Amino acid sequence: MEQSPMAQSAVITRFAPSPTGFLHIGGARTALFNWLYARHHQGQFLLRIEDTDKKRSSEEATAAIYDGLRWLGLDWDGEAVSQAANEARHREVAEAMLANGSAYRCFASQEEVEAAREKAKAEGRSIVFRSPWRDKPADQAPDAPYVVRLKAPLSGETTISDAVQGEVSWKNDTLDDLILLRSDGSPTYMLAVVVDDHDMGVTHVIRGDDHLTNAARQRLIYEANGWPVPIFAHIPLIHGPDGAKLSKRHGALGIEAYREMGYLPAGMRNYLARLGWSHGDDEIFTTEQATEWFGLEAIGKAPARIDFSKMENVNGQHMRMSGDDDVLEHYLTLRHMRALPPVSDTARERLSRAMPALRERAKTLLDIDTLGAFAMAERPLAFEDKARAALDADAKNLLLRLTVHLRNASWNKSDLEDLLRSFANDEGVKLGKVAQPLRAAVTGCAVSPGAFDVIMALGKDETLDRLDDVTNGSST
RNA sequence: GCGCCCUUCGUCUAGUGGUCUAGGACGCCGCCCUUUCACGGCGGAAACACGGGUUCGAGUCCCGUAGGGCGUACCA
Repeated sequence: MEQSPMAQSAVITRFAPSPTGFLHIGGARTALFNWLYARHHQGQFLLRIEDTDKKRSSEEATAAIYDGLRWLGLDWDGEAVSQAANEARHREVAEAMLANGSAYRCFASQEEVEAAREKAKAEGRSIVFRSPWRDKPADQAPDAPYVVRLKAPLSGETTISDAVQGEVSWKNDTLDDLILLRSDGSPTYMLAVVVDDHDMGVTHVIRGDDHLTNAARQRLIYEANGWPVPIFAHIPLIHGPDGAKLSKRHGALGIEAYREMGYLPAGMRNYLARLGWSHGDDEIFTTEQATEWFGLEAIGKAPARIDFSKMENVNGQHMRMSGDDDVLEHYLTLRHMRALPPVSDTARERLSRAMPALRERAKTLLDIDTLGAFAMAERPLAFEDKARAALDADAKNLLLRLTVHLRNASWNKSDLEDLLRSFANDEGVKLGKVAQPLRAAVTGCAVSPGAFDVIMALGKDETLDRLDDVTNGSST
């Protein structure tokens, strides 16, 4: 039965991290590109954990990868695959390659290989290792440990047609007979990726630039097995602000670190998508738009540096674009993660009412800590120095007179605004002369959302109580 | 060392031989708005790494130089 045209054209991408640490930012972007590409084509986005190096792999790291992807909203199709679980299949393929002559047993010890490399280096020759066992007949094989190597062509060249990098060729004499099976019989990464990608039906391999040379070597494994070679797309790596490799010092943090810095998943996705990929002059877009627009052809070839101020700006715009409930939920979850005391129900209500004003000002969720402090605080308020300074005797008297009017006010924003303005007018002062002490009195801070937004969020009773605390001198 | 890749404002980028006296965004500097802080508006400084070609014409094509990155593992 032939495959239907639909099945033939279906796009299958994958993200294949090794669980040796957290999900770092570069990996997150690779995952995002794969996800975007698959979603754009209504294809599948698969996840495979490359845990063949048991010594360096850990369950915690695997869990961190799942958490990071989930937080970013990059849902994968089906169950995540464990590469280690496919060991038997990998070995089976190596055996088949041995049988069809595209691989051979090499009895050279690691010391011998090392020595040969040193010698070649000293003589200024290519350090590609040429095994003496490559063409030895099987009956000369000693009874000793061996590795299985790919019998790569010695002449000619190997070319990959990369969707990002274009046509890239290597002379075959610069490519070595890579190891397929280690002397303990375990498969290497080179073999495992190819077998798994083939078995999983992966059509597009989108991964970091650091794998470009591997693509050529892996191509030979596909060919040795008579398998179709997937489309490769090697995306440039992300560099630190100084142009050097991303280190922990600047941004090679786990994605959860960005989460803790108060970034929104949507903001993160936008920033990451924009790093190395572009759609004309569009800077701020939703994930739906990114999905609609995404394509491999618009990925740049040059590495991009991470820029925190831009990331913050992009996030700030997404704070403004998001829904109130959404941001509030993210904020509350983050507080929980940071082990901060839970907010009371009344504080939560105030926060909720203040959300539009808060979102307007906050660049990250963390900014809500200070901007929204007034909503979460309970009386008696703690006063910042600047706030206390704004509440001198004159200001207190003014607030006392204002309170009289406020007691009879109907609590909606436009009425309150009218009231404040005419009050200021009657007092013969500018609105700021009234608003600033009012802000100080009800928030304890010199910086907050607009005074009207604040008292609206607080509600009439709480506003009046806080005002009383100040005017009768019990608080400052 | 060898192989491969990259190079437009400080940063992210637009740009596919003429419309580029190079556009947008972040950041920066002014001014405006204003109740603090943000937001917003207006304006400004700021780039085609360098050298050779090809072409009537090059940011765009070719070669070289310099700089940077990646790879060169019985790691992934």
